Amino acid sequence: MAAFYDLIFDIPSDQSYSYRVDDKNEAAVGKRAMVPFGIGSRDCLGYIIAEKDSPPEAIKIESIKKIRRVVDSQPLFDNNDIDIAKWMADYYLCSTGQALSSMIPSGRRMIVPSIADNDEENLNTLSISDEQAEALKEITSGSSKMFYLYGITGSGKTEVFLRAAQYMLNKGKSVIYLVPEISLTHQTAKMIGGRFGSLAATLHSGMSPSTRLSEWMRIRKGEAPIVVGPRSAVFAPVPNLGLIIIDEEHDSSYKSGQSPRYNARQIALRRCSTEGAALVMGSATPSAEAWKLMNEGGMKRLDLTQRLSGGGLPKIIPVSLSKTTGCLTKELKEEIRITAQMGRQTILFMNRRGFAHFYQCPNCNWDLTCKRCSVSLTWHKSRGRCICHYCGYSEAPPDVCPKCGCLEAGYRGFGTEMIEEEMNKAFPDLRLRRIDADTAGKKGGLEDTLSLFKTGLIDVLLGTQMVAKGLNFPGVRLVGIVFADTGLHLPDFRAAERTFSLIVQVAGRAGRYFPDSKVIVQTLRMEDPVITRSCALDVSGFFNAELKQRKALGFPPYTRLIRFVIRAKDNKRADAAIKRLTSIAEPLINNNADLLGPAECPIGIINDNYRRQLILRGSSMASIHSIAKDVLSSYEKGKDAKAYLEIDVDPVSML
DNA sequence: AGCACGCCGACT
DNA sequence: GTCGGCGTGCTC
Repeated sequence: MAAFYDLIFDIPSDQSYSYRVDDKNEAAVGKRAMVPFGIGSRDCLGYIIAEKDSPPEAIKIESIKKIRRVVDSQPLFDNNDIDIAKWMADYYLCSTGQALSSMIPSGRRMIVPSIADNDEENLNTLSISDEQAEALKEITSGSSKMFYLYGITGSGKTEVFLRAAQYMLNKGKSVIYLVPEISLTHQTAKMIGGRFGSLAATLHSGMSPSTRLSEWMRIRKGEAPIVVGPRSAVFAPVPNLGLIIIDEEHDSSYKSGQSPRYNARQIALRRCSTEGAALVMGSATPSAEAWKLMNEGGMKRLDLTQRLSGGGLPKIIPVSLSKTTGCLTKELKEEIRITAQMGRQTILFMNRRGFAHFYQCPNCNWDLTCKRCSVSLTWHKSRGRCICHYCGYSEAPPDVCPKCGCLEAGYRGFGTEMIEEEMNKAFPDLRLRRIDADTAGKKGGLEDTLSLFKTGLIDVLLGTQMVAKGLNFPGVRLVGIVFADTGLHLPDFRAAERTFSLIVQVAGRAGRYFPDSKVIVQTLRMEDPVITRSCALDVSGFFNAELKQRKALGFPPYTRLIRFVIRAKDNKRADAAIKRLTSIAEPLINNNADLLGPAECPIGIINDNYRRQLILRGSSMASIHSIAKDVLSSYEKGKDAKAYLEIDVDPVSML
């Protein structure tokens, strides 16, 4: 039995540290342990990554400390997981300990998870369409290892995913089924539970750490060969991986928002190639990266063109907002009225909170922004305050413009509350419910509203992002996108792509079951190709133009980016730090790379932190990766006090 | 990261 | 004189 163990920690340093144990030894590779570490030898949690019979020679034997307590009774991770962590550390420029820490659940005690009551294994003998059968045949033929299931909402992607999963399970292999965060996990987990019973495990984000841990252990033991979950489920320790499915591949929640900022798509790609598994992604609106890859033959595209369940494509009608004072055009109101007369339902969709609904003086253009975060404050009428959606700061709005004294200053905006008010005025008889981050937080808010809507006790559902995804209500006839341009103004090279896919996705939810549904897209930019092409559901037209543009401007997927963000409470410190960072990076630039910036981040201040960015751009990841590593190691040598550097490899949001 | 050690300026 | 800022280095 080994007497010495190497541990790593969730700290920026990549070094491992040796510890010893006495006879009653529970330590093992893959377990976590509390050990004295650092000055003062306080107890820290470490990950045991190697065992040794003899002590390391480089260090004095008497300075080797004892493991205080082994946390886990069974190993949480194995050498394969350590390999993934090492690869992640290298790719995302963090330490192996930080990578490992983001991979594995953090629970302490194991509890028995309440497995959903799905014992009836529904083998589903329903027939599938020719297209579905063809796609399934391709996937199971093993001719290729990477597939993209491209098809509109309702074309039966899920059924193909499930059958491909079934095929792998039959062959004794495991499957990971990734879904975007929030609402979709539940729904998909339920369906998969229904089909695969206790063979399925779920790892959703709302689970307590201890429940996650016990699901994790069940997966490791091979008791649950099919795993459903969001981003982090890509690390599920399934034995004998056969297939990873990425549903709604374009969704930005596959990219982690915290360090290490990994992309589950990237991890999936790597796992599939090292573990010999197949990868199947799917969406009605692929990401630009995926679109390019499948057009160049790097990935096999499988088309699903027909809508099942009788629904046709909805009529998508762009309507100009420019001659409307409020936020509801004549056309939209008329359709709402008709829909209500038919006894059907309406969804009003408001994309992106906060950006659309701001205080502005019509005379001098003075606007009300957060003093800490520099973004526009959102007016919340019910609370009578303007609120910052980054830090929560709020203030009462001024009666007159503080700059020019103009009395007309007010809210030209399209917030959900304003729409709610206008709707109540125009349609006092209709039962309206609003869903947004405010109402969803309250107990029963979201679930309650959705079930009321489903049973037809609500006529109009009004909401933000949350209503866009995963909702398919048969009673819906009309979807109104209140202000489609919102996202187009964002200073992000993916703004067009996001807006396009949002409109197409929202439209896809409509008319899933009935042929007479309509989508009204309200906009101030009737001629904008993003609007016209999304309303025509012209995906290839959009991407042809968009990719041409990206190529011309030198943006992904034609280049790769690594983004450095400096944040500091003090503006001068932030400046000094970004200056030093830039002076380190500049001499390292070569023919295959360049720098964008340094500049203030588009959201210049978040939570009292001043933010600066420097973007390293190159023709390939390899070309900028080595530069970034050199930049990082030089930068770390002379630290700027109270200035923090964050690195984002393949950034998805540039705000 | 987190913390102590050690070195310079400006304050009771 | 010393309090405190922050640069430097280390953690088995």
